[in-house]
Amino acid sequence: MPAPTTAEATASSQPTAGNGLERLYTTDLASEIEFLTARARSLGSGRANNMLAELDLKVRSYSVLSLACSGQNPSQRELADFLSLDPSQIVALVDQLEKRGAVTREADPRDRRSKVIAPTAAGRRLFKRAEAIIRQASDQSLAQLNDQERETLRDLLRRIAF
Amino acid sequence: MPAPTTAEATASSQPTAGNGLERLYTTDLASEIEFLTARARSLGSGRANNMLAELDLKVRSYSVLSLACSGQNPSQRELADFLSLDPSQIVALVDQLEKRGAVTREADPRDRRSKVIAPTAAGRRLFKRAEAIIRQASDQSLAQLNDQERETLRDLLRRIAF
DNA sequence: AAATATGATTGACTTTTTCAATCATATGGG
DNA sequence: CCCATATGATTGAAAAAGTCAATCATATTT
Repeated sequence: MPAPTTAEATASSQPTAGNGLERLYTTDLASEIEFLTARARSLGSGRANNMLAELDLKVRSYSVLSLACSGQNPSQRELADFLSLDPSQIVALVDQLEKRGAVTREADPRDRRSKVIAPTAAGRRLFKRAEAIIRQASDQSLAQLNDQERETLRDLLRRIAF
Repeated sequence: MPAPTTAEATASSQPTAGNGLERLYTTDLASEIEFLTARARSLGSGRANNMLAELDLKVRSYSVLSLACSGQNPSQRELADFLSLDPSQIVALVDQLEKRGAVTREADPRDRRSKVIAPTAAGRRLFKRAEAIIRQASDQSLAQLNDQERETLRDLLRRIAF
């Protein structure tokens, strides 16, 4: 990030602060919810990925690990549907997590085609650490919102995301 | 039918209804704002891209076109910063729009390295049509929220996106 | 039992992202 | 004014992510 002469003018010291970009903040595009959503997630997942890097994880693999640790015994198909990913991407993600000993593919007695993704003990430990990092990252990304605003945001997003 | 689990579905409420996926809605991950943001934007931009396809545009090119039409005379560097894209991606985007006669690269008298992206008359017409489509797409994606809720969402997102 | 559908997997292919290098032009310091 | 350094646009390469079709094993339907 460049550090222009006099950074930090207002409290809004996130990215793009202090340059001449405020001009574009007033455009119609900058007010579109879809645009803001895309930008928020870009900033958020960027930061989360950076911080998760120390665990050699990304938001994607963290999501899979999190669901594996959820107690809901998700199958790969369910992971694909829930995460809006192609089944082949789930294969790759699970391969990596399995290779590092974080999860296992368990047979589903009720459908032998299906593989349930379960965490190992090491996987649970990894998840605990990742969870803490994600919490920090999220906290930084949402720094401008108080708890109640975060609750409101969560609820609104939930209604358009599900 | 290309999109797996993305748009499509019935125009009404909850997609992914009726399968066994509700189970995962209760997980911690499903309550994380960052996860919901990612999912909302995935659904939203998926739908918008589908609908913009008839104009041979995507959300990306629409964004560039929109900023070009904003009256703010953005340079490519500013587009890159504002859209969080690599400068080389802007080159490609502008190339396409320029090739189809929607925008031009104007010299900036104050900095001859810089190129200001300006719309042509045809570009403005294209933008008008795209804007209408984006409005429809957005309206569908936000169907679960009333006007006031949309305002609230917009404001909350703006605060974390800028 | 046969036909059909589904979950996981592989491989090919396209698109998107990310980086390093280059050229032209600006800018700041002697 | 000249030099060193920084920046905007561009290209090209490489990595990552997303899309698709085909296959195998197992379920389900008829």
